[in-house]
Amino acid sequence: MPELAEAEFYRKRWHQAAVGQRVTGALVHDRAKVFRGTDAAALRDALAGARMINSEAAAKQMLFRFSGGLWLGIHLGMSGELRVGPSDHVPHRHDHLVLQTRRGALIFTDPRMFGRVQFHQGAEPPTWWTRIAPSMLSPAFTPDAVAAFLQRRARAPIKAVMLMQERFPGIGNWMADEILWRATIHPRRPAGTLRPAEVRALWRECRRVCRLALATIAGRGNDLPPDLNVGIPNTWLFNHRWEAGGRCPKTGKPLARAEIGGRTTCWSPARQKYNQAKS
DNA sequence: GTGCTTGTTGGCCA
DNA sequence: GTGGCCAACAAGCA
Repeated sequence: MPELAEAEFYRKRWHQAAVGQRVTGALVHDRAKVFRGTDAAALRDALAGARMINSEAAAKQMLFRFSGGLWLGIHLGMSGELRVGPSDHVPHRHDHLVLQTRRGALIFTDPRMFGRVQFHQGAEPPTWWTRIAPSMLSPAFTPDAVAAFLQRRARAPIKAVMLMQERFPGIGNWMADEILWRATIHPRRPAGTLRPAEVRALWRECRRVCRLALATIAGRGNDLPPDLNVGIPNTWLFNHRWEAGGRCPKTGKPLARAEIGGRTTCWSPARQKYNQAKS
């Protein structure tokens, strides 16, 4: 389960393990790049003794609130993961942050260190959290807002535009391809060339993919599987995009792959035509 | 060894 | 100033 839902998956994992629990100690790899711009030692000292109050996920990020006005933000980057281990967990090489509680240890691990840990003290949530664009499931995400954004990025391929977090918070490479495939829009189409009906289809599929992705997570209740990709139907492009000789689940025809907007992109040529249909 | 990989950022250029 | 492109970041995997 990609991106947006990934943050929700890992948020839930830590939340279930430790909400209401007191942090008895914190370990940090304070020279790790994931702490860029953050005082890791101050974070470690402040969190020791604090209690986890609640948490939320937005876009690809998570925010954990602790007693004493402490806010811990985590972005998973490309390879970050949140785990739960035994209370006496000994950090491995890539475990950059470990919060110990009586029930277990909360572990942030990230080999490539494109992820990020942020920290804030205060009564209000930090601006790096509140500045995240409104969810695609919120009323602020309207077809008009999408249309206006596409016009501003008119010459860029739609695939590249879909990755812009300021308008599509939480969409990553997999979700972008999934949405374009459902909306039957070729990923290389310049954003400004989409007709109104196509913009509306794009908007609708953004919301649908978000809802379905999150529902797959929420439907798991309190029993999270170790692999967050469990349970994605084979009717999604997602489960076919990397198969050798992969075929479109709708048309049965071969899928295509190419680099678009700097990212490997998968689409179904039989379904997503570059040349606009006659109107 | 080579060539990929779920993301973001800053620098360059038009 | 704005928009678009691309390399860089770092490590693991096939």
